[in-house]
Amino acid sequence: MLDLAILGLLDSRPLHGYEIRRQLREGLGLLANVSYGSLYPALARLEAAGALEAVDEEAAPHAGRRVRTPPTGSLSGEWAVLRARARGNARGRRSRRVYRITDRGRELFAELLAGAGPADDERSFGLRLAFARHLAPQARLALLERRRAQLVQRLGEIGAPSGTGELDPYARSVVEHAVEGIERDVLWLDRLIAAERGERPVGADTSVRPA
Amino acid sequence: MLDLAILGLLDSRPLHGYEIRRQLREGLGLLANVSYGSLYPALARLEAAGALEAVDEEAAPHAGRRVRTPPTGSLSGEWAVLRARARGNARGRRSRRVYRITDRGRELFAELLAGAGPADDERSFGLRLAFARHLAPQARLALLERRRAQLVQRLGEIGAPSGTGELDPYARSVVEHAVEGIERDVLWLDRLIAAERGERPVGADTSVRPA
DNA sequence: GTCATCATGTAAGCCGTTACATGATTGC
DNA sequence: GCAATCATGTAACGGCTTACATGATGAC
Repeated sequence: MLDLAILGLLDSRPLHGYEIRRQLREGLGLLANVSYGSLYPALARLEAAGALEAVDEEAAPHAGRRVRTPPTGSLSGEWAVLRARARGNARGRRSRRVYRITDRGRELFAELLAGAGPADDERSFGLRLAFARHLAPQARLALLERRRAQLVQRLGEIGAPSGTGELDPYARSVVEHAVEGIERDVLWLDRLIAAERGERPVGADTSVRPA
Repeated sequence: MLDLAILGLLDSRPLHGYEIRRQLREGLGLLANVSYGSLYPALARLEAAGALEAVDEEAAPHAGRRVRTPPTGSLSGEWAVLRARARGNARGRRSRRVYRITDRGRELFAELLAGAGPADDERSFGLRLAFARHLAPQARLALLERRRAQLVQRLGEIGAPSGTGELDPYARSVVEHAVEGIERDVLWLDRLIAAERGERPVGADTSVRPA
């Protein structure tokens, strides 16, 4: 699952580990809090598998270090570049390791996205949907409908026996809140599915075009 | 976390493993899908720690096997009891192991509930809140406010940089949905906190009593 | 010259899963 | 008698966390 996220982010542009983590925190609420203890080994593993490769930073303009308003013009920036060039090997020079996705990585990404993972929980689904632009329309629809079916099934399981009447107020509140959350998710999925079927982009305004 | 759930359920009445799992599936949406592979070892561990003890089924009326409308009167039920008594040791007789919580178990439960676990994620919080009746009012309030603070912080982290404008529609939809979910959670917590401060039960009607 | 932040990594371990293996009970 | 469900367990493994260790860079 982490692999999927990493490959998905790297598909847009080369990044280094630290930056990947920031994007996971800020961008997707899902999978926030991935720790370096899992992120870096994952990167190393993916590189070993040939899915990623380390690149020269010069070759990857978007992944560069965040320059914060150089007070002495651009001089310090150039300095850094010169200092970097002065040393030798592609790694170790400036401590950062910027990764780029390879063709093999894109294959792997497609596999993971299509459903290599057996169970799909909340996180897994959210992640797949976030990268759904890489899926074929039919696969997208299948993803959404599979998730919807799961949620509906869960709703059936929860409310079914004897109601929530016998629980104390706290437990009841938790259950009710959870149920409402799932119902909300189903409505959301319905909107996405409708948009998908209409072959319109998901952001389309639903109040316009009555038929 | 599983331990907390087990002890919490067993605090109400003795249960066997299979039944505990059912209640986790049906009752709390959280922690649904606990597998036997983790549940049974957990029960064994808790028993070894003296937090649980196996009981004679006769001594635990509520934990009895679900009798499904005996067609021949109550005869088959009595049969089962007789057959059970015919054999010897407290375990193995009828394959089920019914557990009861001990005083030590209640201590452990209180510890876990109070916050022995370091990080509190969604699940951990939901579980604690579900058993919040066992907490002192101040601890309850602290739990709710801590969670609220976490969610507000997350909201700040997510929307902050450059907005969601640069994401594709799918990713944007995921992020927006997540943000709305968190906002909804915060409102829910606000209601619970207000109820808690007013020393009213959590289900109290908020539209009445303007001040 | 020191502190915060950026940046990468390792080691130990927890908590849970899947897959497998087994057996009792009951309905038909 | 056979299948479905109830019921308990074991073994192997996976993925992620915490805690630790290290060092570069830049701001003041």
